[in-house]
Amino acid sequence: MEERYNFDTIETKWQKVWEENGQYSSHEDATKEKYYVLEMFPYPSGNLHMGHVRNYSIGDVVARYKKMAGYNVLHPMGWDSFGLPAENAAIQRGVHPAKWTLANIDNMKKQLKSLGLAYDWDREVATCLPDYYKETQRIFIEFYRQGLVYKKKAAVNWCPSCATVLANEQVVEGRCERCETPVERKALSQWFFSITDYADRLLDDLDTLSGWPDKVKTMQKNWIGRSEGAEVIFHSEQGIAMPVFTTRPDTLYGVTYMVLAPEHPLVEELTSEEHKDVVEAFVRQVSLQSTIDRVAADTEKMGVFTGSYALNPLTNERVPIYLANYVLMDYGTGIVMAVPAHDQRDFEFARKYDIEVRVVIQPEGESIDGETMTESFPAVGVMVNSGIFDGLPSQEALSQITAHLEEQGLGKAMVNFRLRDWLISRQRYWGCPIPFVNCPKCGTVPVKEEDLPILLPTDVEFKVGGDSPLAGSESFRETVCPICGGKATREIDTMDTFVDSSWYFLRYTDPHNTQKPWDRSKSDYWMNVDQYIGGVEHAILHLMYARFFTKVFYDMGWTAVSEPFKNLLTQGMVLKDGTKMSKSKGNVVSPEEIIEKYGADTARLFILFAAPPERDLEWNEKGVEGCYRFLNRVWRLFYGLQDTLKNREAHDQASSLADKKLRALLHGTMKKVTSDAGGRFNFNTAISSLMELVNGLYHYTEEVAIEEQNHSLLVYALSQLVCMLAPFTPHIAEEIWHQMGHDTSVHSMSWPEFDEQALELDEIEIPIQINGKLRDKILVSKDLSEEEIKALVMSRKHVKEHMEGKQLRKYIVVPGRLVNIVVQ
RNA sequence: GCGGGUGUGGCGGAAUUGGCAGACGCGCUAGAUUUAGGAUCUAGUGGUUAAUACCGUGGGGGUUCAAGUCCCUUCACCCGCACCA
Repeated sequence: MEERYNFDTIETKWQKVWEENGQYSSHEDATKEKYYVLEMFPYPSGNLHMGHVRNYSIGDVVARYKKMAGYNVLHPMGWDSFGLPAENAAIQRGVHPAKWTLANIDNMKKQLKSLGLAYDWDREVATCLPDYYKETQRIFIEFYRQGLVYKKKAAVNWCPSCATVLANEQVVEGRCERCETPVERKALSQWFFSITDYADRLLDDLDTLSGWPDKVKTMQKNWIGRSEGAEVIFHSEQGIAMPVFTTRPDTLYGVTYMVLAPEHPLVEELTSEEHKDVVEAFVRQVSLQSTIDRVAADTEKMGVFTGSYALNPLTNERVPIYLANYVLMDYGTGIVMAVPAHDQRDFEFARKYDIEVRVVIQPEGESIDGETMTESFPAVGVMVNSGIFDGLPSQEALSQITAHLEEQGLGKAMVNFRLRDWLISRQRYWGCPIPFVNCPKCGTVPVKEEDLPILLPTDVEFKVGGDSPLAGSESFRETVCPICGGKATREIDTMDTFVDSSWYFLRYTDPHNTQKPWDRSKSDYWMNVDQYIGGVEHAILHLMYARFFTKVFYDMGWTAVSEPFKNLLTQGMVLKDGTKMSKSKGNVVSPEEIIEKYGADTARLFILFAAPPERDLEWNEKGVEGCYRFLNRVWRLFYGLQDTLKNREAHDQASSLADKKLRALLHGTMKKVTSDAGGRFNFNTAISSLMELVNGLYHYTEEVAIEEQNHSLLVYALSQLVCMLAPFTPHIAEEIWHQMGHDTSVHSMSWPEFDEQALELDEIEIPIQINGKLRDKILVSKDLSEEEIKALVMSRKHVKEHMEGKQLRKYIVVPGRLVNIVVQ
């Protein structure tokens, strides 16, 4: 054993050995319980950042721990490798996206390997490779057959900078999630997945995900946005049907006007001749207003009268029809029945445009007046001004009015969702081509499966802001119809990259299958993912899309599970100086430099030690040094003892007091690390208890004379220590393990099992409180009865002093924990 | 505005079931070793105080023999959603 902890040599050596041994390849084994641990695969930007290091270090500890705990572990890695940056690189530097991407993968793979992560690289997948996207295309066609894919002309979110459309989910505060350019609305013919067909199940099954953080579940719940109410059909005086969605059919008698979204298709028809100019001006004004302003909650409500009237289906009352900026085209029907007395937005609008406010629900024991009220009354109460429903509690009226509407054919109970169908076409090159052709005779039809994959062409030009590069490729565009054989053109859109990542966790179970995405027997063995780990930024998009895909697969009989991820851990960010690391702030710490300076084991140890996984972590180089110091301390511990312990057998036995204390410390550590690392994933406290064990071992060797030391116990303790270090710092653990004379890997050892009895010492320390304040401590034999302990306690000098002149009220004992004396 | 979260030494954090607040690490102080620096080791390190003692988990109040932990109230910060009819 060398005197110095030479991390560089050690890490290179063991990474090579592990790779040569195929130590981490995984196979189905029906005799063993499986454990599938997965970290969100990265986009191959070219370089690993600290967020990756954190994500993958956490996953690696879980994988290594579970393997030692006896599970058959699947721990794969791959690349989410389609996407815009590759195309931008092509435009800016003239490198083909494929070349750029594959070079990046190469580099990042090297970096991942230098961290010593236990991946089964035989299962590596890259979504941009034809063997993968062939299956993405197959899945797309299959979804089409299931009626879950359709194409329609729709007003879409257009990012002028990315020159492509975005899903609703990718628009954040009216801006492109990626480049923050304000998003425009554009009418285009686009492909959609019918994710709304699954809205109810996506919502309901959240309740089955007990291993997910509430935060993520709540976010998804809000995003799906289920609300119950009714559809009510109003008609304009001319007889045009105007369906509305309302959650408050009980306020139907309070409707004093109607509002349409300015971009509603019925606007033209409903606008009277003399109002045409004002209406058109208003529509233009709103369309010029950026989405950002329009969406902001504090934007002033504005509207315009169309000149038309609608009839209330219950009363036939005539109410004016307005357009207003506060009504959204893509929620409900884009038409709202306005009840100013009981809805704050309608109230503000009505006051501004001097429209009647009519109270139809009175609060219990109060009387409000539409003329004088200063805000709407949205709560429950007693019905008034509502014909035959007067006097009813409003909750009751709600269901009665709904039933009444249904009877009369004027409306029906309805559930409405905020979730929209998923728009997946992108007018880009570097994505999975949509495997459809447009035939003048047969229409839009899928290609034949035997013709898959539809490969990305290579004769393309990449230029700034132009059309999709695929549009310019004749070899790609021109084809024949799979049905009639006549001339046809291919779809030139590619898929949103979230499609690729919605099924990769299934591909890992059978990554080399050329006949289908995966074989069911393989997915049945491995699925679902026992532990999924990644950033909370994917709480809605990726995680909901992956859930949607899995449910469709389940319905098609492709999987036995309908939820992909059993347990989810959302790790916190890595911060520097209190903010996210970013190039523009110049506070980026490169993993490569840290590994070079301190080694992968130190880097991993720090990132696991500095904070629990869910919390944000402040990067601190001093802290890194502390971890490096600890590993050196571990190294020296073994180095200093190597001669003494040579050829000594390990025995888990203790007789002297010092030995028993050491043994109790060891088993206490085993217990703590087992529950922290294997149970609640609090790696920071697991590591701190390993530090305490190392400190304790030093104390033992320093305080107990060498001839009094129990060397067999020491050997035992040291080997258990190495085993427990193995998941966190795999290289140094492996090196020391071999230095101790073993010739098999420490990573294939069994996880240490602790002995509860070892924790019980002959003497225990009992704190003594007087009136709840700590005053003294005594050391007592564990066999002493409560009476004997009480006698000892009462005889203590401190206790006597504090009780002087006072009366004993109560004597409280928590057995084995503490004593509290209450005096007055 | 609604929903979720966090608040503990100079700093990162610990306290899993109401039972010794501050584990572990960083930093700091003193000492040993060293020509010196570094590295390493030892001791100390919440605040006030000469001591005894008192105070102390964002603030205020409560329950309890006992509260960081439970209840009420209030403040600050972070994240998500945000005209959703």
